[in-house]
Amino acid sequence: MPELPEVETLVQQLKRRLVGKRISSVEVLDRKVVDVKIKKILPTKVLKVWRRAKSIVIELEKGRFLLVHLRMTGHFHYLPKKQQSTQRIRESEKFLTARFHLNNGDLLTHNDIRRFGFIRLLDKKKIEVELAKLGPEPLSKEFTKKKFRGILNRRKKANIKTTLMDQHILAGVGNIYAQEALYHAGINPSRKIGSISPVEMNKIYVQLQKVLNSAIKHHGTTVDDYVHIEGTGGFQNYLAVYGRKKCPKKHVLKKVNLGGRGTYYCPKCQC
DNA sequence: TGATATGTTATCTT
DNA sequence: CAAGATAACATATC
Repeated sequence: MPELPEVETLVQQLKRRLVGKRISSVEVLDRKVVDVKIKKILPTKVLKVWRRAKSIVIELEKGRFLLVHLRMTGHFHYLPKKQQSTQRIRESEKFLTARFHLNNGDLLTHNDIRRFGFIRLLDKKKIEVELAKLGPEPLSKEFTKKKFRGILNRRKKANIKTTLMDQHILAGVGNIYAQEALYHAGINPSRKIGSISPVEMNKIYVQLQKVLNSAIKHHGTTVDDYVHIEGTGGFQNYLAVYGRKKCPKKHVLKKVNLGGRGTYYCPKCQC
């Protein structure tokens, strides 16, 4: 599922392909997912593409922005003009939500099997309001250990794993990387924040950044169905606990349910 | 067939 | 009122 590293990968790839180009027309095939108002502002140039939490922001002309959230099953496909055989186009036809035609003849398509994601058109004020609801970016320079301990302490009675995944507390971490970071930090995911010492919090901070950076380097984790524009991620080969039976030290893992999500941990390495 | 998986949010409970 | 917990959303896969 796309979390911070997966979205970051996609953003880098979209940036290369879209920035400076013009969107000449858009076909909206699923109005629940894609805001049809996009059609009214065409043609428009793509000025910037960036990431905030698990969202993709595409900045257009005249202070307009596309806010894209892939949720679980959102995908982009990019078809350069030369590769637009009927077969390639048909690949993602079934769950297609929109086709973006670029001025150079290239085609960007978006599809979403579960239709949980969205592509919304917002003005500057509205997007600022939306993004302000999110917690700090875990990889930003301003995000210090001290700040991390500060935001955790706002949720003393909640468990650490669910809190790491709460987008209002911390932006971009989901079920995979919360579990991985906690394994490497040696912390049981069920621990209440109130029982976690400052030293342990620092450990989580370090491991969380480490695992996120490493996953970005490997272009994210592909389980089930995440794919970026250039193929699949590679971090699934480095997962310590998520979806596994044994930890790297060959201990048998346990699986519990936290916040309605499956959570793997090693009873020997994490306490 | 029914359980499971997923991110986010609306809504319920404490 | 707030913190925390849970159901709901859609659909494929096992």
